Amino acid sequence: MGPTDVDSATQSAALNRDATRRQRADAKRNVVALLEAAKSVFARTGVDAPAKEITDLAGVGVGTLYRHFPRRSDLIVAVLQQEIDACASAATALSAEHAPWEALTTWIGRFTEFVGTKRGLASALHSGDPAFDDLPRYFMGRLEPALDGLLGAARARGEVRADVTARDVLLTVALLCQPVRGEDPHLNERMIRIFTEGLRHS
Amino acid sequence: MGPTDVDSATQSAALNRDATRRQRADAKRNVVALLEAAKSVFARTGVDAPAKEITDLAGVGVGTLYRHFPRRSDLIVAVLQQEIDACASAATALSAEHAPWEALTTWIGRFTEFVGTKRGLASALHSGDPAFDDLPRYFMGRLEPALDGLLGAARARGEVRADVTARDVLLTVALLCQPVRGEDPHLNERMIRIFTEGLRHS
DNA sequence: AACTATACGGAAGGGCATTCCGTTACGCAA
DNA sequence: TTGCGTAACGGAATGCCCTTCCGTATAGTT
Repeated sequence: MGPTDVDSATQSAALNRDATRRQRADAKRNVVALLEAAKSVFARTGVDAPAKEITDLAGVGVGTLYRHFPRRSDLIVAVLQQEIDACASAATALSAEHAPWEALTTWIGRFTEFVGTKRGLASALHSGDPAFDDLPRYFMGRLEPALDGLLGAARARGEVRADVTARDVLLTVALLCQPVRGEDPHLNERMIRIFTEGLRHS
Repeated sequence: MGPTDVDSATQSAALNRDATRRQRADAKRNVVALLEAAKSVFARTGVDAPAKEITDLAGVGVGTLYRHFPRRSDLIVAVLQQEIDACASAATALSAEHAPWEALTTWIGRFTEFVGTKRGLASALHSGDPAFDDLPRYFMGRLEPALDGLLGAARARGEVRADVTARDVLLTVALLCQPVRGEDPHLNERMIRIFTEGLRHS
């Protein structure tokens, strides 16, 4: 997978344009500048940072931002795509190298770290705001099958209760990743570990 | 406890005024109208509904709202106080009537129902917005001791792992109560049940 | 009835999201 | 290389909402 493969995977209007129409060079430049700026701002301020902060850093007008990324989720998905994909493919690697239960818990740990370090991502995933609509779709589309493999293997060994789906686990962990003000940052990891314990066949 | 006891428990600036100063009758009327309106609007739109929606329903100006309830959390706390208190006192009742583990799980179920049916309450509790600051304070102040009793009893019997505090459980369940758009509403209950399983001594 | 502290209402000011359209400049064709 | 058609730009304009402020109204007292 080369870096240009990103285009084939994205659902964003900004990156995979209809090949029959031309795409101007300045437009492409601006999209890249916006993605870089957004990445930096998301890390500092969170995924619901003011739009102007991003456009200023990218050196473009707000109109340009909205043309390429009409909804906030388009921008987030584009920024996080590679990381989401990496997280998804880690699942197959882990299941090849470890026993089912260990692969599962390790992957959950990796997923936790990913979601937890993106400020506001967890709440954006659950916000209900239409501006974020496509985010859960892409997120689930990639990660649900990945986790499903891990979960299935562990379930086949009777190490995981049968009434739990990959979707359940994904949603729960995403919920539990939300940082709580004034609390120990490790709280979330501990909560997730306890939940994971509850997953064991009982 | 009569209905007027609400006054003695509230921390809101609106209800327990300094007794040495007089409180005008129209002011009291407006506070009541606002509380009723807020209760209704919170149920329909959620706890972060536009202020004007509340003031219109109450038939007062926005200034009046902000004078009595400077921060949004003041209003929420005032509206939910009775329910929070009821939830807290249910803990002692349950621990008297049931075995520790059953009392604990039953109470968590009751707490889940309470938080889950208040739109946006769960996210307000974790929002980090200063406007909601007093809400977690009151919430925790009442519920942490209540749950701590239940948890201690179960822990004494070795039915609950020792490294979990009441605060942990409260925060976690509050997180897990957040409704997820487009998902089975029972998802949250199931997630919480799994988490609760993880609480067992292992 | 007059007075005063209390409380009211909504206009004003500010921030941010989103749209709209006159202007700019890219890339193709001649 | 020049000129044209159009993709794309930028930011002013609009609208929503929060929050403050102050001139006005009135409850309660004397």
